[in-house]
Amino acid sequence: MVTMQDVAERAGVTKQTVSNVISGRVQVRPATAARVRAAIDELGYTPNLVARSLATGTTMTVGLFVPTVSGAFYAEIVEEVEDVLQEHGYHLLLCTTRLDGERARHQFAGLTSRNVDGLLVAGDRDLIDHLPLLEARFPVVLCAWETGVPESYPVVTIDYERAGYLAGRHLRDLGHERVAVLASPVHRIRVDGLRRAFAEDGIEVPDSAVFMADEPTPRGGFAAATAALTAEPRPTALFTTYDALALGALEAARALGRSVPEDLSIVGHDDNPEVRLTRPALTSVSIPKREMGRQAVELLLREVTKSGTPVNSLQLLRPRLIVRESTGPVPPHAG
Amino acid sequence: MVTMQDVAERAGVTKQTVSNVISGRVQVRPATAARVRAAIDELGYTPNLVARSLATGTTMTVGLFVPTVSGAFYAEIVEEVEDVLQEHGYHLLLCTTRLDGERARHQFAGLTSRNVDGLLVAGDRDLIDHLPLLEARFPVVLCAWETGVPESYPVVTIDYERAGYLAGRHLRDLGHERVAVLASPVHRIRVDGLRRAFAEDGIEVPDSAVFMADEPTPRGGFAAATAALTAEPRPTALFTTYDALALGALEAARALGRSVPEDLSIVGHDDNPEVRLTRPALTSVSIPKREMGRQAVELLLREVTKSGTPVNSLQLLRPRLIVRESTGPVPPHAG
DNA sequence: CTGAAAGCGCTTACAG
DNA sequence: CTGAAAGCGCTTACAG
Repeated sequence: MVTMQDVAERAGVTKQTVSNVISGRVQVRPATAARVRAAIDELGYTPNLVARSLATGTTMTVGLFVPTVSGAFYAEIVEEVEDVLQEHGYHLLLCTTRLDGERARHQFAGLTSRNVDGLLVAGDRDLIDHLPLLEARFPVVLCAWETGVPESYPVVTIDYERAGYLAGRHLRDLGHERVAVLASPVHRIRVDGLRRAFAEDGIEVPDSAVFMADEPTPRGGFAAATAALTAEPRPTALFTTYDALALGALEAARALGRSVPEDLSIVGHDDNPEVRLTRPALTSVSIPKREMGRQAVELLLREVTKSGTPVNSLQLLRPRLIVRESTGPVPPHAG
Repeated sequence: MVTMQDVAERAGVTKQTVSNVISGRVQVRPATAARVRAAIDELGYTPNLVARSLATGTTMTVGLFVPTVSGAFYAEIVEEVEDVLQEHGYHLLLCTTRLDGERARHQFAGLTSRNVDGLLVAGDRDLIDHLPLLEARFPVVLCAWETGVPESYPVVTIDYERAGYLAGRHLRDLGHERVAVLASPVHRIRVDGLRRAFAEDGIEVPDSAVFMADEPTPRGGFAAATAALTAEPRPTALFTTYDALALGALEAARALGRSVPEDLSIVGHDDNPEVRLTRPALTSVSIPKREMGRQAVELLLREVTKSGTPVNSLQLLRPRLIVRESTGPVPPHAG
């Protein structure tokens, strides 16, 4: 392995001078610099970043916590984060927590020992309380938070209330009055948004119209939808707080002989790639995941480099409704 | 930040002794060790891994190259690799190449400067020639390789020829004689396997029965399937070299009024989670991705720690056919 | 079993 | 503009 010292000898200078031409922070006579650069090329020198890290106390490395990387949601965030990091010369230490607190603690300790320059935590609401984040020796930014947003850290997330509102507004505009919701308990905010849209027209969405899925899969959606569609009063529309449930709901509707969107409208949430393939194609609320990831790292990097003001902010990105084929006017006889 | 020196002073020893009790590689008198451990706890000392790395030349870090992390295939590999790494106390530096050679080169240089202990390259066949892997200062292991498997590195991959064979054997057992293939050019081996199964019964699958998809999506599959299903002789079965194409093929069959599996059998490849949701549910070749990832890192780690013999091996994991609803006996009139 | 010394490869003031 | 010195926090032989 060729070191800075080797380059220095070859160029007939000391290693401090080599360091200076590399960093560019100190003026070096052009002729000397050229000699140094030539030596670097000839020797194929590449700086040892761990030595540099020890000297500077900065590792050019940031950690990213995500619950998982399976599924379009977090996968896209990871890629976006990596892109931004790469643009700035940083590397990504990926930690998937799998919702396992012990594992996350262990990972957190590892990142600390490794002196990461910053940490981004995406959507691990269940874990955050277990992490000794307060003792972190580096900036922390949160993203993809929905409920229980901590106030001690900058957060970049989605306006989930508005997401639900958009779904509700759309259904109201189509004339629907009786809506049922298929939800996960953690998606309370999205349901609140839907309720607000209906409330604007004086229609209440009772708790009895909210059905919890017992597993976050199409199967869970099938069961919840079956319950919802056979309850009284019969809903003419369904909002699911994430797409997987909507997939199951489509099946349930088919099984019950209710055609979509003629007899029943369905709105999903997340707009995952697969929902474009369903029959009928699913109307869904799209959330700007990539933008969210990008903003979050950029904020983190700003803190890391201290070039920006370290304001503790909450940033909400706006979702957007993508209307496809699974929603239509309320059936006339259902008024 | 508390250092080893601080611990030493607190315990009334020198830092070398602290180092000894932490590493456990040198005997320390129990009483002394206890004092040191107490000091560590009281001070909340945690070793600085970058300093250790500089001293030892090892970073307890491995790099992983994947083309992308979107899609079940690589996502699962990433998670499995991270799991194994974590079990062994290593951290994961993730690099998604996005099939961009320039980007990959840059990433590779970064990993080198960062002194990773090893590198795992998953499925980036197009990039490998562009990487100065030969100059790598660390062990390299390849996984998920299909064609053009380099001989200079250990490889852990799937027996893709067998995957195609399993699909072919299944279709033959159902009596199909006229099969069409929807493929990507890089999946030649899978097609070879299918051909072998048909050849066993004296049936040739001509090149004219192989249709290339021009994009790796259901849309691409739709177009290719439409071409295949309207060509003469009419195929009674379709094999797609990856599931996304099969999704499009199902649509195409529907559009052409051919019911699956009564008029047409379809076999996919990869057995991605979403294919369980199609109607009819897709028969597909399942490949042990997680096991592949696990074996590959374990092999890499063995090389890194030099505890195993550094044999250059090619390891092939066996795929498995998952029969669902999209395949059935050849229609009687098509014999 | 414990301490004194040197070194890993770099950077950062500080003199000249 | 360039060189000599010290130091980042650890580990590794090597004496005692």
